[in-house]
Amino acid sequence: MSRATEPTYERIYAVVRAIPHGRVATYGQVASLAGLPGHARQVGYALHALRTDDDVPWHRVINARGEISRRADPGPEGLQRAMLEAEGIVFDRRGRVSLRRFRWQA
DNA sequence: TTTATGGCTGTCA
DNA sequence: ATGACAGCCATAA
Repeated sequence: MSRATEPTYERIYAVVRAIPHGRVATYGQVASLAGLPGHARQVGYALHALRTDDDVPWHRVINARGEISRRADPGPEGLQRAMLEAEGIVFDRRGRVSLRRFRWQA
């Protein structure tokens, strides 16, 4: 469990797991909630290193603009949107989410 | 050990 | 509204 040096990723995963169904959070938000303010990028890395079979709803984490960030592999990019829509998240014509409505408020 | 790399974010033009 | 710039810092090699 808690080692002296707790992995940063674990904290991030814990926060992401706490995101309710049908809600989204930004990278920066997750970082802050994980006790790592300013590490938004690391959150992205943590999710990137995440495995598909883990129980972490990585698809509920989007960037501050309310969009799905473009990453190296275009595959999961579309999948993420599909998964969010399946949870009731609505994307506008430009592929953006209304953070004002769907942002998770801890 | 050092170096390079970013699923980001905020500010400015 | 969009586009460019710099800053943040853990992980991987």
